[in-house]
Amino acid sequence: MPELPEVETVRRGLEPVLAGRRILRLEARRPDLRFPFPERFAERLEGRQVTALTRRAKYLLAAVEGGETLIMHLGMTGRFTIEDDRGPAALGQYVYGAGSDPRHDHVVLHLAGGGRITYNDARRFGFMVLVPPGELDKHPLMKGLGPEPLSTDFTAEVLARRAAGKKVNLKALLMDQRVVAGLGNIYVCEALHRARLSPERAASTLAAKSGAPLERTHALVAAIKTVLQDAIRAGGSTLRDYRHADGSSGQFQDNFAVYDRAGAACISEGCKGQLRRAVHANRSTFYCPKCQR
DNA sequence: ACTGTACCCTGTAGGC
DNA sequence: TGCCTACAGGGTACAG
Repeated sequence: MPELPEVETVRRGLEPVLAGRRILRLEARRPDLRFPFPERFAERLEGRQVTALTRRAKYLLAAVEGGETLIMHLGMTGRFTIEDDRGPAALGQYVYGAGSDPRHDHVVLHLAGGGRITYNDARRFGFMVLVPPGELDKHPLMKGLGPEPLSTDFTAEVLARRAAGKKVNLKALLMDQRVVAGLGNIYVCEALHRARLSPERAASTLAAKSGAPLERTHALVAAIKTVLQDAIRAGGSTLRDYRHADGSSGQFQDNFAVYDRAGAACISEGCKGQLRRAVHANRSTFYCPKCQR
């Protein structure tokens, strides 16, 4: 489900409820999601305070008292619901999905002072991992990640270096979390369209010939940053089952230029090409064959 | 070291 | 109505 803007929206919704609160009881209603739950999962979290909730790529990171970090990934259909003892909306904050099925409520965090946070995930592609103190940076899930696209670490020079000599096309390049962390199918399509670059262009052609300016790469990096910022500002995208922190929908799906718009006309200035859907690595790619080169 | 494909799981939409 | 297929904001384990 969620890419960087959706995960960031979820983080902003959960943070005021979770950060600074103590976990009274952790209820895992099955042995696993995508992976088995951590050893002694409940025991290691119960009685501890969550000191901060941050995000890295598409991961939520809950730092807990004692130095452990709970890494949470939402997979495709993961979502959190916040409730207090009066019901889901009573806190005025919740992250919920239309048609969410209680059979898929897999983890419940009961918070000291009342209230609980429930993780629901129909497809169970999400997972939770508990990392011992001091081991977060070297954890396999973290250490291979590329730069945060909205940070100053992510520049045209950095992207060009990572693209150099690669045979993959730009779609695959940007989907690779080792190259840049947090993009997914929607925002890769949207960023490539904004930069007017074809998803099928070879990554190796992104880096200009030696010495020449990195025009295309600059355009692409700028497109990635602006599309993510715009999407975060809109509260992410709502398709099918995603909702954000105050229960309303994200709005960015109304601003898709290409995603899920095959057959429609390209909205680029003076283009009017017909948008196309192609399949790469079993995932849909949407683009305009006329203005994206 | 890279690159591409199959697969994990459930729900839903659309064709017949 | 039902049945079947294709597809879905993700990542990983392989085979070549």
